[in-house]
Amino acid sequence: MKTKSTCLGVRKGAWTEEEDILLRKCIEEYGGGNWHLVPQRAGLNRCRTSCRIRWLNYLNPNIKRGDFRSDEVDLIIRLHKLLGNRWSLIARRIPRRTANDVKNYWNSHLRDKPVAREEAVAITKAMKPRPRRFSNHVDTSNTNQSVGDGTITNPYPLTSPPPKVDELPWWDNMVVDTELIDECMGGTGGELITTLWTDHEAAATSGVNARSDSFVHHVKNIYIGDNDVDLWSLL
DNA sequence: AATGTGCCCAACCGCGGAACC
DNA sequence: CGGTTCCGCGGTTGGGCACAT
Repeated sequence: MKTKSTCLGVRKGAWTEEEDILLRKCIEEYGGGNWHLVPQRAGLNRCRTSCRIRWLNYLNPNIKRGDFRSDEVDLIIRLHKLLGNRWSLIARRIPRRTANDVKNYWNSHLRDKPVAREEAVAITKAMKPRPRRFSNHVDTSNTNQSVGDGTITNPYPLTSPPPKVDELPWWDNMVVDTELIDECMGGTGGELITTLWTDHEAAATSGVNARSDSFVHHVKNIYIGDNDVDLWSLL
């Protein structure tokens, strides 16, 4: 195994204070990256992987330590529902927390607690106003749409202007989190969302009392279109 | 006080993919 | 284009600590 062979004859296990000082000094001098050069530069008898993990998970001054706040836990639960065990993706959205921390927290505090998870699902479903499936025919005259499994409420009825971004609850902010959409969809979903949202907001700002059909169509395409993925079904 | 048990979390392992040659 | 190297990720392990018996 590649990693194994490169780690032969080097120290393993817990890091000493002296090793931490050497590694910290090395990163301060040369910066992160080029991990294969770090052990030599730092004068450490450690493999590059060990150095990298020690810095990223422990020594990095940007890391926040200590208990997770309730809002952080809530975010972890919701993002885990959306993304699964993609700890690095989840961690990127929780400031100053590492993927390892998030993973450890999940495994020791949340994984085996069905109540917490059910609550998260309940919250998500209660706050999720968008239909899970859009009809191919977009009804522009009613506040409801008929789909195969029954009538569902149109989240943007014609009788009221579309909402503004800063009036939205967290689930709509996730929609305009274009980076997340891109990562989930593996494409340019975020770019499309940005364009759509600009159009949508323009309609709202100008007082046009109409939902944009193209907005609905494009959201449909992004969520359940070419990629045949319905993000909300994952929640 | 000694021993057992469970939990937490730092660290390691093995793999997949990107970058490079 | 194929092989090699490097990096980053998720899964897993094991040491240390707190608490129970």
